[in-house]
Amino acid sequence: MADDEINLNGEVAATDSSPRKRTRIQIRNEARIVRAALDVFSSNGYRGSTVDQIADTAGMSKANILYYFNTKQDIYAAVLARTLTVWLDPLDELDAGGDPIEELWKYAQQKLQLSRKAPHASRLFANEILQGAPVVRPFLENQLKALVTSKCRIIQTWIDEGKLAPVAPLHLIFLIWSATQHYADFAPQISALSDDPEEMLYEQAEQTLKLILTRGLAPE
Amino acid sequence: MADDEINLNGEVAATDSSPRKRTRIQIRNEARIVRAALDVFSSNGYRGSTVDQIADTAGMSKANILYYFNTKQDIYAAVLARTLTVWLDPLDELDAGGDPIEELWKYAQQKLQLSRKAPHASRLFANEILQGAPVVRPFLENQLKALVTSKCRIIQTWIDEGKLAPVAPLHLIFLIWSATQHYADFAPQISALSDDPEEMLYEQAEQTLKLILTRGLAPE
DNA sequence: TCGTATCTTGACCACTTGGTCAACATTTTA
DNA sequence: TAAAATGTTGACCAAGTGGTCAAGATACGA
Repeated sequence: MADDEINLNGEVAATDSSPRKRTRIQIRNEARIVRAALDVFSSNGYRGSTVDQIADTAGMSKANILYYFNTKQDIYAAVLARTLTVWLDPLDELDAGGDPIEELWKYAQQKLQLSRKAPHASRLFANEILQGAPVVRPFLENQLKALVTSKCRIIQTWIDEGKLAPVAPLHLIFLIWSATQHYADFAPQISALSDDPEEMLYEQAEQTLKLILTRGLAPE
Repeated sequence: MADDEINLNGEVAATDSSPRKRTRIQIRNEARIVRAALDVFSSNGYRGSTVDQIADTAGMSKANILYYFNTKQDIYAAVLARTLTVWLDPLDELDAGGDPIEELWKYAQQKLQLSRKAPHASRLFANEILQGAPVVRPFLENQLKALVTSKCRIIQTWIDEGKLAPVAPLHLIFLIWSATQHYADFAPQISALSDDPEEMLYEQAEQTLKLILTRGLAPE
């Protein structure tokens, strides 16, 4: 119950105004821990993960882990912080000057590739949101909302100019997010339903998504 | 680690060949427990939930809960079993005789409504898959795969007859699943990004999804 | 090379949690 | 109504978990 109050900024602040500069060993070990923690958290969720698991995965003792990050929550916040930007970056590139459908498809394509190459990040994020977004909610409400709102304005402009079918911009973004992240988040289900190798799976996913999006978004 | 080996059939078998018939109290309490457990499991995941929480939610003592279900895993399996059918039923209605786009949209619409009215079920399922589908994997590989395969065949026929855009049937289903379940599974993110009331949200979601699907799936 | 700061860990603790059990309460059956 | 079956629970236990700490190991600047 008290697990809910975690703050993303604890870690961020440390990189900013840390009084003493970070040792070589410190940098190496913190990176190692965060990498291991991403593995563990993304496949077990926050509560399902133990510091011991992270320690094992990272190849160090539990006590040593807790030397670099005071609490389990701190580790979690650090992993989330370092993952969020990578995960949400592509949206930033959506260019008001480009061809609408091309731009949107490019974005969807990038997200699909990210789903394939960084499924851990996707699952970490999915787990966090599913549990009510206790840690990232402030981030969602501030930075992400600002970004999404500005991109929605671009999409709306495209629609107003008749370059795009009259969809609700926000829900178009949701559609792209869900359709692409699905391949990372629901991987066990997907592999249970298909015998095709990953290669072919993503190829077909891309073709289908491209066809539906480009046709579905065409104006008139 | 040993949590992974749970079996969905434990509960199912009990309803079949139970040696002694079920008492009134038994039926009432088991239903009460399952209802409470759906609440708890869907919002905390399996490992994040405690039997105590379920007991509190159900309004009975922990010991009494463990009297009706021997283990936490049994409760989980029971909840999952009773939720799965409801969650996956609509696909069964996809009719080879109907109009392809109409049928597919009807299915998507039903899933979207289910997402709204039974978000707990969606999140329970999402949690389970995210953790690697330890319990439902056999179900996915057998019953669900059979159902999905047969429906894919229908969709492929529609495509071959030129009544539908040439998409990969399986991935079309994935798209419908992801786009609709997204509204239940990622609710915190959605409400963080939109100020609109639920009512309007689902209205816009439906319109956008309908537009993109009907246009995107139109043949030629 | 020496002394200081940083790093590492086994042992330990408090607390949570799944599950048991004996004793007691209620319902059902004859 | 009395015995048998079923239902209910507080007290308890063992295992697992997050986190502490003192003591030792290692790196590093002068």
